[in-house]
Amino acid sequence: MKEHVAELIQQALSSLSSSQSWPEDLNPNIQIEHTRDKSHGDLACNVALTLAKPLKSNPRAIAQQIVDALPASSNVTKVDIAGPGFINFFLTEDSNYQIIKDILAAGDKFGLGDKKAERIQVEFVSANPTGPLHVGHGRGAAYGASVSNLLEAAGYDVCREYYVNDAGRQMDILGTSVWLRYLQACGEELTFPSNGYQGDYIADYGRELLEAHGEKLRWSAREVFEGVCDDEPAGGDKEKHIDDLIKRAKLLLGDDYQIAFNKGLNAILGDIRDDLNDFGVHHQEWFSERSLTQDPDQVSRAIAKLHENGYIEERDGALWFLSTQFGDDKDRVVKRENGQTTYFASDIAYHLNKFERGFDRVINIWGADHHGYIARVKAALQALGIDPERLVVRLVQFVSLYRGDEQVQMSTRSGSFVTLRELRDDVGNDAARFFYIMRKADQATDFDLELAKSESKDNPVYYIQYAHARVASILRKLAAEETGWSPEAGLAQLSELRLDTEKALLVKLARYPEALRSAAEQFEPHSLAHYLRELAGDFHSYYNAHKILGEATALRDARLALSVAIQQVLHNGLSLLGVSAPEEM
RNA sequence: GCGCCCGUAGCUCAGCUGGAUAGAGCAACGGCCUUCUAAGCCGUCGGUCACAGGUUCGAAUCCUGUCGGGCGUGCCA
Repeated sequence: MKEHVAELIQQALSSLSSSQSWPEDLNPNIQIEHTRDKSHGDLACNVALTLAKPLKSNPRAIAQQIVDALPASSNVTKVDIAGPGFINFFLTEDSNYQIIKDILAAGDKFGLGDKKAERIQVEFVSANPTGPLHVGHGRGAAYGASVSNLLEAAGYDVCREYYVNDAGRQMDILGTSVWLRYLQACGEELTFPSNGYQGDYIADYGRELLEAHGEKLRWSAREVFEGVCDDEPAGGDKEKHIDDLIKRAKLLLGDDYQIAFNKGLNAILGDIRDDLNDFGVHHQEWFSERSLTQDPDQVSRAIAKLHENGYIEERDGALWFLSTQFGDDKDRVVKRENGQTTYFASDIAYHLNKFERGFDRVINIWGADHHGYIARVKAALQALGIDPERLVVRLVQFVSLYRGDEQVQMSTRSGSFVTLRELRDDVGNDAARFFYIMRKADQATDFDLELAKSESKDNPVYYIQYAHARVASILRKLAAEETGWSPEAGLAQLSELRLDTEKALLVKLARYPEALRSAAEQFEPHSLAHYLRELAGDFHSYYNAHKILGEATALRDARLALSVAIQQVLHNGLSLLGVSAPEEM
């Protein structure tokens, strides 16, 4: 209906531009909005206000000209000019009822946008595979999954990807940690390094390694620690301590080092995969960082390409990418003095790879601690001849966990963290998914476990689900009394819906497609959550104020059709947020 | 120092890219279950949109400055 009114305005404007000699290039952005106050009609347009400046004329006078030029429409009963120059449209009852027919006809597909040619990649979670996902990762997972769903619903071709950081020192620390735990399981007495991965799961992997491979990887503690620098407590350097241990592991184990390394990597990655699956978060691609350096060495190729374009310089024996030429704070090392490429170099290659795979747009969902990183990655894209606008980075702020007043510390290495799995077990997937996305992602939030754990009505997800379940409940009761009823029976009776609250519900339903589209375009699932809460609230009020069953058949059927339409929209919206829509609560 | 984010009701937050009288939820107080699920509804209380300028028909929204808070600023990954 908005499109229809916009079309009417457009026609009026084009006829005016010929008869009134308005400038041809006016090309105003015609915005049609639902009114908040019913005395303002159903739809309002502010185009006269926006035209006031270029036309140097009184907005009300412009509005009058437009209204006079409006073609007649069977859907419009009255047009008013109000306030500073709003054009208000009053629609016929029938045109408001149309939305129920649309919803029932489209069902699960109601609100979906037209298919678009654009291919979008959404990369999210991408947590280092050094331990289970914790509560912070959960926010990225819920947010990324919802954004992906929204974009898909808006009509884009979406690919969800997880970047697996399976290279680098941290992974060697992990592999060595697993090996040391294995040695302990073998019976070797050794002091586990203070900055190794402490979690109990590492010890489990050590034991599993023993079961699978026997003592094949066993060396005596004396041999392992031979020549290794002391750990911190003994006055040594703990970073050097662990690096020395890694060297010993590689030296003593040779090719077998990969066994311990892969044990850690695969076990943790498998765990992360299961966790995400259970959370309703699914990635189509799991992209390995290591694969970038293997076979065709894409990291070297990316650096070479930057070099060709003249943006690489050697300084102090290292290779620097001249990112300052693209507005970054300082130039960045891509290849260290010791010959190793940096993580950033891998990331350049990775982003080059993304665009070479043919994505029109790439969306990275990063933890907020990466925000200093955006400038350099965009700089790299530009240096590679790729429009940096095609990369969108959305930052997800940290979640601070509280138990009552006490803040819960989170650290992967020390092993004292609250995992996503623990959170899900406590509050359930639905509540977790909803809580995570109900706030704007780029804003830090506190997550009080006590509050989330308490299954009280404080939890807004129940409120929405309850509205859905209530409709289901009505239908169950109806089915028990009368067989063969279908929502279509109400479609012929919609004129029975005469209450203001019913009209307000129709308007609210009509706004769903735009709520969905806007949430997708802005990458803001929280706005959809907000919409659903409002719709649920309106329905709860309606439900409490008016009977549905027990009314005369025509009115009953009309109200049922309205209720079913509401239920459908709640269902569609919740499913995009990864939240179930229960039939019963 | 520089960069990014934030400041809206007692608390937690919305505010649809500049629109009509700034909204919800908690909390507080007062009502509503022999009737489709009270995980609900209705009502009351609550605001100098941090502050000061600017842009214009019009600013919580855009610009500048000030104050206050948070985060980031490795030849780590």
